[in-house]
Amino acid sequence: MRTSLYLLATTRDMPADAVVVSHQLMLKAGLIRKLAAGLYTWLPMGLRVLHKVTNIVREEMDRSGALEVSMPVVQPAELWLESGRWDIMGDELQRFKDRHLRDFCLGPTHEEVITDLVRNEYSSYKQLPVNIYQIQTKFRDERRPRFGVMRAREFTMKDAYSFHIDKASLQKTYDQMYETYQRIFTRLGFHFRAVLADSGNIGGSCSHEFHVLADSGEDLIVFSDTGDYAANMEMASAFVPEQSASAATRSMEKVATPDSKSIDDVAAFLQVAPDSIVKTLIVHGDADIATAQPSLIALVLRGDHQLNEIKAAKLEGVRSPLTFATDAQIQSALGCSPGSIGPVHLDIPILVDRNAALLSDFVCGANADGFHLRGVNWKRDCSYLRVEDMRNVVEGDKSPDGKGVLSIKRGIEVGHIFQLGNKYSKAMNATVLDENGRNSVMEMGCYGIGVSRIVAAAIEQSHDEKGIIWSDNIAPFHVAIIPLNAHKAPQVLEVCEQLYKELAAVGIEVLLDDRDKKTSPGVKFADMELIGIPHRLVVSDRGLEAGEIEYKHRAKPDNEMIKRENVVAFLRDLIKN
RNA sequence: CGGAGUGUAGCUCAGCUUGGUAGAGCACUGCCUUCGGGAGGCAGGGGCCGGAGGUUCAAAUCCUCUCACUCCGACCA
Repeated sequence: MRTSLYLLATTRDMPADAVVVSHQLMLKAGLIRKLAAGLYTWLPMGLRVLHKVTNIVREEMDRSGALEVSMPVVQPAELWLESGRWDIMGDELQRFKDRHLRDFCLGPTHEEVITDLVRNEYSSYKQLPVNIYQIQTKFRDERRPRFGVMRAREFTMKDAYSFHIDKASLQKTYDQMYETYQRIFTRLGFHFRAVLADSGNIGGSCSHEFHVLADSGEDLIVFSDTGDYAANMEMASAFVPEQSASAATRSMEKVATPDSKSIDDVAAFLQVAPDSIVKTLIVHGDADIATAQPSLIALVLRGDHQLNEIKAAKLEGVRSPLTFATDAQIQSALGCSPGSIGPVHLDIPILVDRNAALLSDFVCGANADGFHLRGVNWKRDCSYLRVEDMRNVVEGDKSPDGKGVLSIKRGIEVGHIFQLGNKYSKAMNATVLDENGRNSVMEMGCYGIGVSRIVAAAIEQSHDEKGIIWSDNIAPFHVAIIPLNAHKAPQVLEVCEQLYKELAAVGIEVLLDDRDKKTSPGVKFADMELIGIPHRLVVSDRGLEAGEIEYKHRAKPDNEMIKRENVVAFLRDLIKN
């Protein structure tokens, strides 16, 4: 391609409304333009990258034996009513009516459509397992789209769905997809981790997320420094020894703690460490759904720990999704404000975190405003219903497998694989005949990759102050050719044209910067660096006098001179595809 | 959805407090010079000041409403 015939939409000013570097650079380098919140046009330069990523994903999915299809973006409500999600999904599901006033939605995902397809097209266990995928536009009306294509409302996703006669077969395909994802993200040149994940409201049991490590990531991921353990913060668990609390050494006393509401206040006022205080959070139980009476449950954690709301919502008796009691509800039920609650003489079910259960002689709220209790001990002074794991792990916790210490990093979720089980196949009656001739509900797995998000993640992971640095296999072009002093030496352009043709002939994608003479060298260098083309050739009158072309790699500081006749072979050997 | 903020040229922004002929830089067009790191000169084109009401002799500027976008939070396969 020649810049004179292309849309080179680079800008000099930084776009005002972009905060993360990938979003800034995608706008500045002219890869995308915003149409409305969370909606982006992919310009020619950006679309080339998107296609490169798409092709890698497609190649690896095909290699795994998955079958590609293309399903509609617009989906009828009936299928969603059948699965039960029409009513469960919030406003993220964009609903609308057609001219006949029939209900439709824009597909945020395609479990329903694929299950409908497979139940109609597949009838025997002999046809299974099957893994069907598509690379297609999804729409989710995100409450807060942000970070450009990283969290857009409309985006490109690869979604695959597998169907099985039994769980063993599902596990096999799941493992195969795990390997496929490893291959894909390795080919993309990512620093990534697969982590145990919460399966969220999509359902199912086993689930892994694939995260690209980046400081701008929205997720916290936890992993062992020496072992294999890795999990999303939502799921992560620490090793906590199964022992009982030490014996009490002091008696319980009530102390006045005026104006001390937070853990930090109390710790400072009583001169004790936060980890010898417990905090008591009041949440709604699930019982009041039946009785219409607000039932409350107390969750007790060590003062220095944070409640993990995902884990808490899964606890028996706790309403899911988790909701906190209001100040008014606490006041009327417990007779004090939220900052003064403690487990002693607390007349609601108490669930206590594993670490909090190990404390002895601890401090807690006295269930009376302005007072705390110190020297409190479990059993002697108060009791609890159950001990549970309900806190976020912290840096330095022991890994649950006993190997190593946990550390926490930020990650961008680029892939997610689930074992769905029969959630959708059962609700939608997707069955095949088994070897006994009986209807058997299929087991399902689903496997997503955020294709457009990958482009942003790649930039987050590989850029410098000048712009993007693409790896060869997803760069919009492999090589930029910049002619210099073409007005002084006509052979400069001739050589550029020759190189352009010779490189194209061996499958190397070239962007020839043939902008007119007014475009100064600095502009050309800056643009090609901003766009991030990995290899650069500079053809100049000076170099040609020596029969040489200057070569520079985008990520390396120095350039080198290559003999004109060796350039094509040099690049062919260098560029990996 | 709660909190905060911003809407003026294609982009980045000034002007608004204190109402009185709509500006700068970049980008764009033409000519000349320059040409290995975002060149210079001259001459140009381009804006219903987000929208609707109101106040006023007069509104980008003051008031009301509305829409859009951004950030923080909540939320999120």
